[in-house]
Amino acid sequence: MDQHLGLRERKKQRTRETISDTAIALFLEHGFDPVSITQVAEAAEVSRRTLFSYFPAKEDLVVHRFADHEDESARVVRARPADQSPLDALRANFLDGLRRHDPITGINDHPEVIAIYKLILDTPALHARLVKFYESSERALADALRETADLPELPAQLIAAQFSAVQRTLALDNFRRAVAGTTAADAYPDALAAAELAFGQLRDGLG
Amino acid sequence: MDQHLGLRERKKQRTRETISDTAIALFLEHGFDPVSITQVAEAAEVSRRTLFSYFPAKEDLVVHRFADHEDESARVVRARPADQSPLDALRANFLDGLRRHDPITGINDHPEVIAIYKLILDTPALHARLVKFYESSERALADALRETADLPELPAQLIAAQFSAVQRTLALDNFRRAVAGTTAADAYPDALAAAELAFGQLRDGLG
DNA sequence: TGCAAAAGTAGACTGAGTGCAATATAGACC
DNA sequence: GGTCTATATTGCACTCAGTCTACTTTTGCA
Repeated sequence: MDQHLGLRERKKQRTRETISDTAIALFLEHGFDPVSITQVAEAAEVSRRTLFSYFPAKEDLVVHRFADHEDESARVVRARPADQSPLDALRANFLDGLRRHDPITGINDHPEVIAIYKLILDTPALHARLVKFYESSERALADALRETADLPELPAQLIAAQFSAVQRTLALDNFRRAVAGTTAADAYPDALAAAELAFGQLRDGLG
Repeated sequence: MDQHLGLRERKKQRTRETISDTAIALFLEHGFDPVSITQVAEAAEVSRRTLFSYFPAKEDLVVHRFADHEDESARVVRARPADQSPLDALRANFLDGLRRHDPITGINDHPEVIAIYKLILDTPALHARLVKFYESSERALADALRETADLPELPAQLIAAQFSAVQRTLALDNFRRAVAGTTAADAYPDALAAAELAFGQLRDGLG
């Protein structure tokens, strides 16, 4: 990734990491709300103003890792083989994420990742920020569906909304299990079955 | 409703209305963000502190009308006849809302209601608040499904999430048409067809 | 080495939301 | 009527997130 970004870029990258890591450590120790931006800035040894130039809002200090996946679903739909339906492509990508223990699926064993899950589940503001991420992702997906599957506006939006709802519900369910102490290996079969169920419902309906 | 609530209660009711109406009028004239809580309080002739005792957050000055419907879906599922599936009950209730021009469906002709739609669509903070409302509604619905349809946790959550996604998508689509100037009578057939399509997809699947 | 661009800093400012202590008022009871 | 209590309302000071501006430092490159 960052083989040759120049000193400036590498330093920025490191500063960004430092700020986020420092923030998460503080939030884990004292909770999200009680820790102020000023405290985070002091602990990370940057000015408040600099902190805000890296992370536009306090919530982003925690959730930015997820925000990076904002366009993933849209990309997957655009990049799918010609003979694959959008829903199959999305399903395959989600199952692949589970298999790879992608943090975004909620199946993961890294203590820091689990700590972030816990923080999100325990903090309404962070939960809200995560929902906002799913919303952006949904909007991008709807656009991709309109363009590549030649769907009218509303049907594209409906499909995107339903997929997004399923993805969010599955991930948050996995978050809860991980926070409760279930290891990724133990949670995986259940998570897989849940995903199969959910995508089955999407394809074949609830009736 | 308020036949005999005592002077105190009636006065509170009136104050609440006055504050909200004043706020919406100001927001419509100048936009949501540029108008401060202090300005609203002054215009409504109450103290800032009193305003916050009626509405816990600035966004609620606009969205509280929707927040009142927070438990509607859950109620509908609990009150359904024994021979009706949850999804049928929810579908019937939504279609009934369209027919009644219930503001929450986005099919409505009152200028003030349409103005609120516009405000919500134009203001990210209000849109976010509306999404939060759908989330609470979804959680309540999931509980109702667990309890009355005897579903396990995750399936109940999945159904609630999918219904909620559909309901939100349909309503926002109707909001957009209303704001664009389509009358309720003109929008109704399309909205009805869209709802039938969406609930059909929910029942029979996207595949 | 020198210089322009980018990154970082300091500090004042706005505006939402809260805590607290003092005042006003509705309604019940005598 | 008058008095008492619970509840509404108020003013004021406070915290904290996020922004603006003007200034300094660092970096990459010539």
